[in-house]
Amino acid sequence: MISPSRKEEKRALIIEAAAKVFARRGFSGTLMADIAVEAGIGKGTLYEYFDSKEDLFFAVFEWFVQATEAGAKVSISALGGSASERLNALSDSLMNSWAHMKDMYSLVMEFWSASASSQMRERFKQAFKNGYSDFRQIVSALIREGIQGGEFRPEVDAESVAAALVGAWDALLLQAWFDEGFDPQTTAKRFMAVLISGLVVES
Amino acid sequence: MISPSRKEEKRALIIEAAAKVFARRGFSGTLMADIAVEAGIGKGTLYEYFDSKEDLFFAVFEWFVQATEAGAKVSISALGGSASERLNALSDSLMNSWAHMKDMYSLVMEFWSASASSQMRERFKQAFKNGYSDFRQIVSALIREGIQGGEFRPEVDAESVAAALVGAWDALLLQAWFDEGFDPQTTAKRFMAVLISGLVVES
Amino acid sequence: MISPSRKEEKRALIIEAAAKVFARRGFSGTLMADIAVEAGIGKGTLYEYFDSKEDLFFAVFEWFVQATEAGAKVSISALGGSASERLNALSDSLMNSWAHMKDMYSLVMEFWSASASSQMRERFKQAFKNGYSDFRQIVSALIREGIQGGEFRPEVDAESVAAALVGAWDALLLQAWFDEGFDPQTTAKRFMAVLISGLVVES
Amino acid sequence: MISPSRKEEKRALIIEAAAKVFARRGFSGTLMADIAVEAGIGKGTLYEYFDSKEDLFFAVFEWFVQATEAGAKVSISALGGSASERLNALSDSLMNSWAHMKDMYSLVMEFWSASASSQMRERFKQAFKNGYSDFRQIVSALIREGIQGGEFRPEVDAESVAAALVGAWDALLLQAWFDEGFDPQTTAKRFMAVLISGLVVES
DNA sequence: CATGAATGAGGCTTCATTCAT
DNA sequence: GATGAATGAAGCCTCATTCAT
Repeated sequence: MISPSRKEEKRALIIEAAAKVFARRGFSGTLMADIAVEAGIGKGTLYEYFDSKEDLFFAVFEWFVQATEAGAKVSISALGGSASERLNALSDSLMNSWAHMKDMYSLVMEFWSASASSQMRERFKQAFKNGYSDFRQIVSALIREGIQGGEFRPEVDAESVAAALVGAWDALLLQAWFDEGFDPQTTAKRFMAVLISGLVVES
Repeated sequence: MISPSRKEEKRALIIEAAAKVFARRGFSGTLMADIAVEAGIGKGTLYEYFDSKEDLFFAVFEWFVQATEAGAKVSISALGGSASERLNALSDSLMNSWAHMKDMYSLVMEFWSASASSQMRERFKQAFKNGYSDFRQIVSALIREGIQGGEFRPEVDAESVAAALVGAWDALLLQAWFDEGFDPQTTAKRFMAVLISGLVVES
Repeated sequence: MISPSRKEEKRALIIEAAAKVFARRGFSGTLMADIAVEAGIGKGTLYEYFDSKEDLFFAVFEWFVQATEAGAKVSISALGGSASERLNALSDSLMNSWAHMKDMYSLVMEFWSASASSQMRERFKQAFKNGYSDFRQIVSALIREGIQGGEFRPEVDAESVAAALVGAWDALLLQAWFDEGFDPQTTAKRFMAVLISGLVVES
Repeated sequence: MISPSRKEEKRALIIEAAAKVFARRGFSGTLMADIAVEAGIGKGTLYEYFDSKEDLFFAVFEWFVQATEAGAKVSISALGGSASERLNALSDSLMNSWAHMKDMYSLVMEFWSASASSQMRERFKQAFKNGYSDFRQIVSALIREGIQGGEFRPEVDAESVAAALVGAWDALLLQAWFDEGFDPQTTAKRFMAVLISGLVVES
């Protein structure tokens, strides 16, 4: 019997191959045969690891979420300094990951689309809800710390700012996706300057 | 020959029927037959008005963009007062349209998805780029007016704030889509309070 | 819209084409494509008339049962004379139909097989049960008439004789199917002579 | 090297496992994997003992025929008394074996079906022909003995009666297969009474 | 000898599109 | 102009068989 770890490796191999193809062609445009070729294995082998195309797609989704979350957690745990500095650092970290994510960003849109209409709808919707919610928690916690530390104004609604901020980051990447000439890093930096000056107590 | 106006009417009828079905089932999940049924016409008739499923989908997209833009322009033209008041009013207007858009929001995701991977990719991508760009122009113009009027701080980068703000609005609606319990109106209001206090010159 | 009767005709056309192919190759060995070719239509057209291969197979079964029953009923209604004569006539009629049925007899075995194991199992099993039961009724009624008319011995159990007789006829055809040299007509005649002499009251 | 007898044992083990699965699911519905599981061995191992699925199926057929014949021969050799008594005893013995055969009877139908259409067609057809022929020989010999002993009427055609009788027995089991409520033992007994009174010389 | 992971030919079914009515 | 019956290319998935371990 194949060792569990080798099985896991191959599963990961397939997921990454599938991610590439799904990113290139979308869910509907992707053929299982293409994925098999990309992964360098036989078509039937895919079905040893995943029950169906949708299953594989969802596995790619989970892998993607995990990878993204891992990246975000690394940047957050590495943060130090004042709340403002930490917010800025998080923003920079996210926007800088754009270069690496670019090729994969169309995947996100496929996931959104899947959450809107496919049979898989609920699975995806729930996952997105949780993902956004988790991320909002992290950011609102940061903001609340700033308030409690006397750095941010007490009347600020941390939840609302966090929700909008998380959304703004997401949508800046979306705009960069549509528009080659759009620079999310600089845009984010300049936006953060304004937002933070709205957060901090007036000197 | 059918009169051109009757032809236009029927075209519009089909587009609205198609929009409903695409919103419900997504692009791939939608059958031309379903659209014909929803429109109350024969399947073959669709091809009298549109060359292909993709064509029809793009027509739905154009219709949707037009309708949305029309709505936005109405709200903007109706704005009066200070730059802060006008920004807040625009935000409210957008968030309030959520109730009406809810059923159709999944269409937006289908459009995103189409922009990412279908053959139609470039058509959509360009349209989204233009849409975001147009909207950013409008908002940044508002902000610039605020700066020129001495209401907003001169060091504010209007373009960057506009881009992030447009994105934040979009993404708040997205979060509302994923999460029934999420209230984009209130969230936007509270966020705008912070952002605007970051924009205005310190008293 | 196509007229209902033309639709019915085409359905019948497909069923007869399918019957030929199923008889030649069995259920598993038959490709939908083969049936389409045999029927002189496109593969997709089959699915306008039948939901699935199994559905079509069951339709062939129903058609076959109906045709067989119709044949049997004709012979029975045409019967006259004493109970013995009528039983003999029925036997002859059934065995004579062998020549026409030969090509189709393998269908019967496919039906048996389907009743034994496929997903369609219960549908077929029930139909066979009913078919045998109906036929036993007819034959046992004939025998009972013979008893009541004083032609057959009163202690005869009409039901049991009918069941065995129906089975014997069936199995004679089966043996003819396996063995080219086996002559079911003559065999049946000579067997009937013995059986009837066992039925009639001793002179 | 494994000892020949151990090899034979394992072969038998596989055949019995396969028989169970084939009986449950039919030939097409049976997966080689299912058989391997039922036999408690690896899928690949099946191919150490049989060249193909069809091969294994035919091996099951041969095993089944052998087992059935063995049973029949035992009952026949144990017969004593008058020809009538021996016929009745044979009938009883066959019908009584029903309880044990029930689970396996669907196998017979799979064999019939295979004889009608598979690639294996001729192998099966020949085997069935021989099987029926052998059994007819045995029964017709019994009947001829009855005639020669003066117990049965001389004008009886032993061959024809044997063919029909063998068929009737077979078909009674078939009817019992389709119809849970059908009792082949009693039915056969009552039928035999009539048939034998048609065979015996009038007192 | 035994295994089961890997394979890919093959088949059912779907559905956008066409075209005769 | 409108229709919907007919089509067949295309794709997901199955599963008997192989072969490296």
